Amino acid sequence: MVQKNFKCDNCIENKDSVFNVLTPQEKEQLLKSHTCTFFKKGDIIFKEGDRPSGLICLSEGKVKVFKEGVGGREQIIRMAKPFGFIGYRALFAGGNYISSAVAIEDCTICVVEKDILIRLIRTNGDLSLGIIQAFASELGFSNSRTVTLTQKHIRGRLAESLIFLHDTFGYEQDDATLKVYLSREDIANLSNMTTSNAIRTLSTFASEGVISIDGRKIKVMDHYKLQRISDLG
Amino acid sequence: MVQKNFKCDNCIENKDSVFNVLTPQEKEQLLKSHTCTFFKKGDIIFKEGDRPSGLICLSEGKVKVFKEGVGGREQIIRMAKPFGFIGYRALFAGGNYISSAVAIEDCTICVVEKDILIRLIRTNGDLSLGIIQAFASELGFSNSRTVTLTQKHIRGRLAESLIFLHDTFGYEQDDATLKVYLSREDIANLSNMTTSNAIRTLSTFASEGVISIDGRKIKVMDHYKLQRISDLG
DNA sequence: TTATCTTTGTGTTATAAAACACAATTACAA
DNA sequence: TTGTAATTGTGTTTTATAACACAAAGATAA
Repeated sequence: MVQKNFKCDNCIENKDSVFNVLTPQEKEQLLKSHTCTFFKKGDIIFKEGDRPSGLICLSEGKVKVFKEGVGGREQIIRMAKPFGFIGYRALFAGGNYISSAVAIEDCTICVVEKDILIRLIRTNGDLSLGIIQAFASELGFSNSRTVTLTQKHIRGRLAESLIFLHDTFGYEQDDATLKVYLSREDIANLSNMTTSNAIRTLSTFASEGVISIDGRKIKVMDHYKLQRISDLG
Repeated sequence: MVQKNFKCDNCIENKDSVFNVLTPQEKEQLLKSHTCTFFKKGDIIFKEGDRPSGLICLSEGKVKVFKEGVGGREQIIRMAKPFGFIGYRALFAGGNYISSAVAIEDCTICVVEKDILIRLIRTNGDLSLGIIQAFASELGFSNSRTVTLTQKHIRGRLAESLIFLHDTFGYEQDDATLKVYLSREDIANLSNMTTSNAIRTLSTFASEGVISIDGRKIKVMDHYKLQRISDLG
């Protein structure tokens, strides 16, 4: 974890940012009160029980957010890419983190001080509404996941995860290869299954021509079929 | 669904309300712009796909909020009692409802117009923060549920549900009987299991002296043991 | 370069929980 | 009040998936 003293303006200035509604002066406050840090692949950014210090924005790299369940079994509940936020739930709920975040690629994150953020929310109604809307979407996602992870069968769960990975990270230039390279274990932890079953089911999908696999590179060959497997459950 | 033209001030004025931070004038606006409605036990308050018209507050009765999953199988994701809100996620996310709400007792609900609410959020920072905090808590709950419903075994899931019912609705005067009377099917749909298994496992708990059952009346005899079953998974 | 650890892959066994089938009871409506 | 439907309860069978065991390939470090 190396401190860097550059400004990663993108976290605040990118076109999809909730901070777009801020005035130039307000943005300036944020830019002044943020710190940037570098994390190596595999590093823990925060873990269950830690106290949140501020709003974390991912400037570079990818992150998995997970909870540990029965017997330490890991369930991935979110994945983040630039310029998404992580750990904001605990920040606003007031307590400590109830999930952990680990870099799945080398990452740069920047942290905005909590006090500054709260002050901005209090004074800028549009920012408030943006944050409320973000939470509402995230809650909808979480509720949907609860149902599909409990009700769908292995094939449906894995298919849904692959679609989720596409929705989140998109494809490479070939318009087919998922732009994220996860271990089979991570794919399993995302899909609520054992690593063996993730491996096995990925192989089955490949033999059915739905995807093709080359190490951690997953190519979606038949998006429609994948969607159908996901929908069937 | 009978229209009633009384004012159910409690939704806005009760001591735990997020609206407590409003000025008297702001409260007056809310009171003027709300409508109250009566629902019989079993009535649908809203269902998946409906468009939210305003913020729904439960003034009397109890409500289950659920999603339909694979093959129409119902998963209860929330339960509400006075003076809790329901359906606010869709309201703020902007789309239609992705869950349904059904009265499990005769209910009175009041609805605050969306526009008024948005206007208040825009101008009152403390209200914004209160709503953001409510969302953050709810999201934490949902994430935790995802993990326990997928990872815990039947006994653990049922035990957790009973504890949840206690946390939400409390005990009767005897300090042991759950203050909510659900069908075995609802208990099953809350705990992600079949009705048969809910019935069976409740019986087992009773024979172990953890609870005692009399129809839909569930008495918690050994709260510590119940917590242990839940924790073990 | 070799040794060690991690990840991937595959076959087999064990088991938790669903699915099914059918009483018995209770609620409800005609 | 009698018939019908819904709910509760229990035993049996089936099945999806975890658990286990081990081999092969790759990555990592000494």
